[in-house]
Amino acid sequence: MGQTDTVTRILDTAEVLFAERGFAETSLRHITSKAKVNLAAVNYHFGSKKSLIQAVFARYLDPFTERFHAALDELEARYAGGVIPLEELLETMARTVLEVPAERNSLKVFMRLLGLAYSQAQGHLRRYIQSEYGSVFSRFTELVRRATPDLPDAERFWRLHFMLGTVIFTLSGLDALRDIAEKDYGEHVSVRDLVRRLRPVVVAAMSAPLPEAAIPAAEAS
Amino acid sequence: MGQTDTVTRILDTAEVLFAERGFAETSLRHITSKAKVNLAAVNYHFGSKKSLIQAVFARYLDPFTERFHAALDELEARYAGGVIPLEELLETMARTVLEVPAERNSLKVFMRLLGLAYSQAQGHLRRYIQSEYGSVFSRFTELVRRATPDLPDAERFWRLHFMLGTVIFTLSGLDALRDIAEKDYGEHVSVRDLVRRLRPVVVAAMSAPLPEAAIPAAEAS
DNA sequence: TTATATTTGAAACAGCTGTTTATCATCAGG
DNA sequence: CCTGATGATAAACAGCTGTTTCAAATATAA
Repeated sequence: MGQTDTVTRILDTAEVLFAERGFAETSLRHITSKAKVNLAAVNYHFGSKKSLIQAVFARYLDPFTERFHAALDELEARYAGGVIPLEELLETMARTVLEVPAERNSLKVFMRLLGLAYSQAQGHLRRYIQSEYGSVFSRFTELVRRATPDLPDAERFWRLHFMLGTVIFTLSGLDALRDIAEKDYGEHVSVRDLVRRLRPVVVAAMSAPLPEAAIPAAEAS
Repeated sequence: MGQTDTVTRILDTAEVLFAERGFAETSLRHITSKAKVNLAAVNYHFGSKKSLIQAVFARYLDPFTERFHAALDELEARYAGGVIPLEELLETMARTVLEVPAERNSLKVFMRLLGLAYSQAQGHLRRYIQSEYGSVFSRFTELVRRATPDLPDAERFWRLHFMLGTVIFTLSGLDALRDIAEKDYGEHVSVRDLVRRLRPVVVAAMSAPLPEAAIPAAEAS
């Protein structure tokens, strides 16, 4: 039982329980007992529950941002100076998202955590993720901007978040949806299947016609 | 201070706090103190915290299902026997969703609650909503099926959930997104604006080309 | 080895959780 | 008036929460 073994076991157990039940609903005692680790170990190694939550995210997001930056570097080099097509950008992001947790075969956990990060109150989490990993997202959106020059900035902003919602919602609730789909359509759906289905939808959504001009609300409607 | 005034004040306060902080993070004491109501009143009138949560949803979903059924009745009558176009179906759903909470100008709360219902663990909530309000959704999807006869059943199932994710994710995280959009693009976004932007995206997503056929995973990839 | 730091362990801490109990006020119908 | 039911109130309940404390164990370095 090495020195950092305790840390790893806490993280491994915590991420699963967090993904299953949320942050507030998961107690440190639940984590430590399931991880067969002393209760005080969490506060000793991580300082607080909040820091533990952030550490769980960092273990996914650190390698993700590293790989994603590298992949974007490679992409920019390949299209030296030119514009990277939207499909390539989306494809690269999808590939990176799939790669990272594959090392611990836990894409489901990763996606569920991302969903929780957005939906749970936990203001500290959103702030932490934004300040720590916001720059990769900015770089990506800037490349998307160049790939979709006809889209007004605000429209692109909203559509990117529409698609973020699609992906996170679907993949974080994947187990429940998969059960229904399997029962109703007798079809087993893998994550790669889902990504395959997502691709044309996302592309179509991003290149949809612009909405009709806003109608200024009448004084008395 | 009438007889059911306490009940209403509990519900009004609870829905706001639940929407802001989630269910587990909102204590009964927080609700009752802010509602200026005795702590025991919750258990007296609702029985338990779980039942209070369900009551909060029922106050939105009961009028919603009633109006939505009525709207679909009217729509089916108008297209007597024929197929209702997809745009009409989406339009009707959007209108009904917007109408219901408008009476208490709290669409944001309504959407946030829906988002929580999906993302929070709270298994009892999903089961409650499914068993109590699942039939409206079934009726709607059946009409969508007739409106999109070329779409394979499984594909339509997934795309509907993609779009559900888009809407719930966007509208439930609306405040945060709106702040960013306003800061970056100096543009104030109303909910009706957002619905206007959503329309072409949803239509395009539902009518996107089918994904390329699945590639059976090679034995050794 | 001894000395020093790092990591575990069991127990206790104060505070908050949902729920229950028992007492009190209010108001209806007889 | 009295009676009985309904609702409000304060207090207590047992249980769980994150965190701290301090002693024991272990590893590291000299």
